[in-house]
Amino acid sequence: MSKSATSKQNHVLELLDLFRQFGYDGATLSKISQSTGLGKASLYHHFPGGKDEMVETVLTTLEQGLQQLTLEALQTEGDALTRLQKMCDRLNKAYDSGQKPCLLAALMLGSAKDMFQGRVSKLLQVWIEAIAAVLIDAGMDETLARQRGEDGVILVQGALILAQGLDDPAPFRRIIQQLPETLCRPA
Amino acid sequence: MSKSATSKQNHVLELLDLFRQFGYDGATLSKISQSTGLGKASLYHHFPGGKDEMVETVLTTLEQGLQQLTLEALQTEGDALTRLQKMCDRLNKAYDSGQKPCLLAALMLGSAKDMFQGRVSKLLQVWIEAIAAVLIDAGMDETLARQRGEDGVILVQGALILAQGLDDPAPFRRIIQQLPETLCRPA
DNA sequence: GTTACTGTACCGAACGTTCGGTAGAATTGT
DNA sequence: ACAATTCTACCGAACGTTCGGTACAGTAAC
Repeated sequence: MSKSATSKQNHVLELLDLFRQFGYDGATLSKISQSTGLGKASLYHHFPGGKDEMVETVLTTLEQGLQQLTLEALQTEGDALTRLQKMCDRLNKAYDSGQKPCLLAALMLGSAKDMFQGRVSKLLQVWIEAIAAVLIDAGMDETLARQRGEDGVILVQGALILAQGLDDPAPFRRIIQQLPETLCRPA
Repeated sequence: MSKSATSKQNHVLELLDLFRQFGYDGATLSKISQSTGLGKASLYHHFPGGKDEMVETVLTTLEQGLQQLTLEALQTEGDALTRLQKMCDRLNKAYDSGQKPCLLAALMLGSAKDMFQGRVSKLLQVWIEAIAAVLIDAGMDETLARQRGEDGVILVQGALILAQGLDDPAPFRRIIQQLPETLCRPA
């Protein structure tokens, strides 16, 4: 399936990296062209809608990844701690131990905010609900579980900001490591 | 002292609002000109260093505000809960109940990251230390207190991201309301 | 030979920045 | 006191560059 190093999927991953690090306004077509190795014409062949379509594509990839993660989390055997642990492993990998920003946060700044607010909001809700589902499945009160879902997203996002700002991955690693217990802790 | 509605300090506040909402790349000189009511050339009269100097000025204002907040927090009478409560009130106002993003997070994206990484990092450290100082003063173990300082910043930043992403200030308000107790909670 | 793809050249618009200059307040010389 | 001068704040217009996007000829693949 994955033949060349410059497959479509690879390009989408490079786009993800660009948009999350530079934001919508900062990710210029020149940088995109340089990073993907594609000329402008090729970019507009693959993404006739231009920059907007590139972001949409990346968001779709992210949605699929999140949905897959959600399903896995619920299908995984074991208690809530184990399931959340698995989720944290994936998060740790996705964010490169806190060294890479989150696309969702990046898209909430600048011109992109109004364009993608809806999809970002839904993605966040799905994420929150995924965490809550695990906790509810473990017997937690639904209201508290959803609150803990919010807490999980908040902690991850905040830890990312701090890790970026301090240029030190330690806070992110600590939060990720503590996250399962933090979320399962009784009220 | 403050006579006209278009004083220098007002311009800095408008710059803060622009940079926090659009980021460095998204805050174009056209928008800045429109928001401040000053022509581009006039902007270069007040900030000969251009956009960079504008950000530097805003950062200086923020540093002063944070230092003032820190001093007040330690001088305020009462227990740690009361002090942190006061801090949260100010945060709630500064971030408009979570409806306005944080400049520090905005500056960590795009071209601005490398430019202002140092100052942003120091600002965050001061903030963390300010929280930790209150907790240490209340008898908390120093290591735990500094960890709680990180937690405070992480929770605020994460709540801001979520509030922006969901376009709903509720998560931010909840986190801010719970923050004093969250930070004081024994290990 | 058709289809998929790409490199080159180009476009109008917007970018950050600079220039030349104006109106008025403040300062100076006498 | 009045005129000459300097200073401060501001603006319109333009600079060169880069922006996102397009047109088209050419190549590669099947």
